[in-house]
Amino acid sequence: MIKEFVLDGIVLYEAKHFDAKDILTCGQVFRYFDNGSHYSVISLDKKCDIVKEGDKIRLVTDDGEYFNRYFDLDVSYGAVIERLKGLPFMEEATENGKGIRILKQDPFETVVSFIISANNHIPRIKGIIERLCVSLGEKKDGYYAFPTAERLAGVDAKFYSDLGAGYRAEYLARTAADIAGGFPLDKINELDSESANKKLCTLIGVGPKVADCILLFGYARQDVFPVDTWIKKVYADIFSEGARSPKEIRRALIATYGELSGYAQQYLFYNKRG
DNA sequence: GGCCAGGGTAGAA
DNA sequence: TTCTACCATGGC
Repeated sequence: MIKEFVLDGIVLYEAKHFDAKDILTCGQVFRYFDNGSHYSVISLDKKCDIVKEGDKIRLVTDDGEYFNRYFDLDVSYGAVIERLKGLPFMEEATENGKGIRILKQDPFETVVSFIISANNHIPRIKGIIERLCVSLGEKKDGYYAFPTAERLAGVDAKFYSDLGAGYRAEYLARTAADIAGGFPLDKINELDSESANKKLCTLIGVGPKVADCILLFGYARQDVFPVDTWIKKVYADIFSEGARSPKEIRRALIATYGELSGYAQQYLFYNKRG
């Protein structure tokens, strides 16, 4: 892939491993929109339009450096896939999702988003988060920014309940207050992934799976393996057995995919869920 | 109309 | 430490 910074963003050439649909619909992010002709994605207070122009892809944004990092453009996914091939199910999964990239998202936005994701459908998750941004986020040109922790801490559980958050309303209110009150999200990177997972689990509404999602999508950790209902199905496919605990499944899958677990997990999730 | 979702919490065993 | 009941909501 060849990358060129231009005035209105970034242009990608020969981008075999960059596909907007693969990246945005593989369950790692919820603030994206299919505009028919192109996709848009919002991260914090920044927006990026992903426009196909023949064999080129134009990332239209006023902050190219931010989205260069966000889309993980300095990592060769061709090299990642080469390393993954040969491991169980990776031949098919990396071909089916060859345009996937793992986004480097904002940790706070990731915490809030994945608290909402728990035991929930992706279309509904998208809706709750969007209503959250419209009601509490700063208004920008044609969209709304993700609200700050202070803004989220300024409303009560009933507010989140009225947004349709269900029983996660209490979790959101308490965790927003915790983070606005000084919970050290900025020090998570000083911890190894197991310790970081435990630390994140002290947030109300964050359990082992959500903590792994936060580490993978918000802190770019690859040595984690979020186990949800889809990964349980994948596990049954790979090992021909089911009904083991998420903890055991996680350990077995990390043993299989090692330091590439995060990548493998995402290809497997996308391949299974479709 | 029932099933299920990128699960977590609190309490019991 | 691990197991269980319970949880709100709405897309399908």
